[in-house]
Amino acid sequence: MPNKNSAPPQSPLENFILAALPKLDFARLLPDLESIDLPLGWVISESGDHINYVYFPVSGIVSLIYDLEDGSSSEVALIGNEGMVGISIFMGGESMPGTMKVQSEGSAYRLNRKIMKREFALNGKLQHLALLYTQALICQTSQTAICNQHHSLEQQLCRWLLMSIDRLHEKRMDITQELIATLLGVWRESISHATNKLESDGLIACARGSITVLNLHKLQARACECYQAVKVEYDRLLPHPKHSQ
Amino acid sequence: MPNKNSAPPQSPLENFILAALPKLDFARLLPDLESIDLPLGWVISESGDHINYVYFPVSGIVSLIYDLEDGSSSEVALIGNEGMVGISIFMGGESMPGTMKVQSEGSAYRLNRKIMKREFALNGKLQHLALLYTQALICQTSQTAICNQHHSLEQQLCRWLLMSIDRLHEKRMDITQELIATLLGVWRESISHATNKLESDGLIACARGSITVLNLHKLQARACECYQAVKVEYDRLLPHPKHSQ
DNA sequence: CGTCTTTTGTTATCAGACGCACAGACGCGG
DNA sequence: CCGCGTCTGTGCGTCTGATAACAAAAGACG
Repeated sequence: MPNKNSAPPQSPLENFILAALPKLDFARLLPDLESIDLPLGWVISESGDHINYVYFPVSGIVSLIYDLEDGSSSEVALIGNEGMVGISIFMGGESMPGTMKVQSEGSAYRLNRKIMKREFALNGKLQHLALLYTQALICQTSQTAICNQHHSLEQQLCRWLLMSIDRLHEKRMDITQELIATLLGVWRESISHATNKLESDGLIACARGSITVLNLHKLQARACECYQAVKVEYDRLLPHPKHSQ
Repeated sequence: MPNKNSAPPQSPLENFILAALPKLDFARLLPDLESIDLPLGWVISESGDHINYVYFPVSGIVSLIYDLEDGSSSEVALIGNEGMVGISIFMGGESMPGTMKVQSEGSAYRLNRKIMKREFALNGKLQHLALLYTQALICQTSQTAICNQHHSLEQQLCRWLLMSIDRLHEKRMDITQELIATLLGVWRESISHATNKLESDGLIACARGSITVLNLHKLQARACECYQAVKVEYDRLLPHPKHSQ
């Protein structure tokens, strides 16, 4: 379990869902919002775990990963400060298949299960936002499904890079090619091959354990339509305060 | 728009969600439940359509299909009488990407958008069931995503056949290999190749425009784990009255 | 500065599925 | 029973990515 409150604290309002709450609702929740670190690699919950908190990231990225019996896996959704982790609490299942893993360190605020359920039952803005976010999540996993079926590894990689920098709010990410391969469910050597091509074309710069996007526009052109499709639906459904873009 | 009430009418209680409602709730909804045919190929809603009804199938199969710009497509979820079509009504988005298409004819009961929203807001059993079903749907699309990434065409075909007969409640389905290929997002010739192998191994029998499952047990062994994984989660989350399996 | 670990790059082979061309087979309508 | 359209089977070249074995480079650390 990670320490609480070690990094410079960010406001809960950095999370788009919390920020979109009416002032009264937010004020009522504030005393129960507990700040917590999201250290790299932390497994927030594993398949079938009875989860006790809903997490509202304010920075970093959490991945929803499905595992197979043979040890391979694939990321089916990326969650940043636009969303939340632990939807099974208000959806009623109490647990979900799949692993919630911190893929890029950051921090979050979390809300106790009971309090979340109480708030959700009020039929207020939080319920509305939580359900809208869940619908957006369905869109993301669905698009991932068809993308995995039809698009090349390079296209998928471009999509993944774009989705990641959208959630990191910066162009450089600290991640090994090995980990990207795990998340995309492909071979490490294939990622190496793809990053080399992208690098020699000047779209990205690779270093040990980090990738920097140099030309966002060209990267979008190289990615499949899935990136844009999901982004459009997220923009339609979800609130995007100030630095929306 | 299909005709209403032409086939021999089935009870709304054939839909597992409606059947799981408390008697009082069901009685209140009954006058507003409108019987409607689901003819083969009918597109209930297309990407972005503002949908006006929630459909509760009592027979047949509805597919959630995502399309790509190049004309290819993939089915990301199968919906039968265990579920419902039109979740965006209560999730708040009012519309969704993806096409809802009748893949196997049957019939359904539908509920007007306003009435569904009113009932959902009561925080009663219908809300609970609708959200649980939505969570199950997320599981299905997620598993589809990883399945598309990792498993062979034959494994995916077996999974699809099994999921279809589960929803049809019979071993024979009327469908062309061409259509299966479209749904799985693969080549028609590849499906032909796979069905031939399965047929020569005695698992299925193929005829023009129909496939019959002969050996369910062997077919399960040949399918990937994804079929079982989704089934387990559906059984955990959803009600399954009487003829549950 | 040299060793050790981690990460990344290179190459070759192989399997699955695409993509195309075409042949055959079934069944419906006349 | 014949013709035609639809559906299905087959073969083969091509391409992507899996698989494996290995080389090189970049930091970490003493």
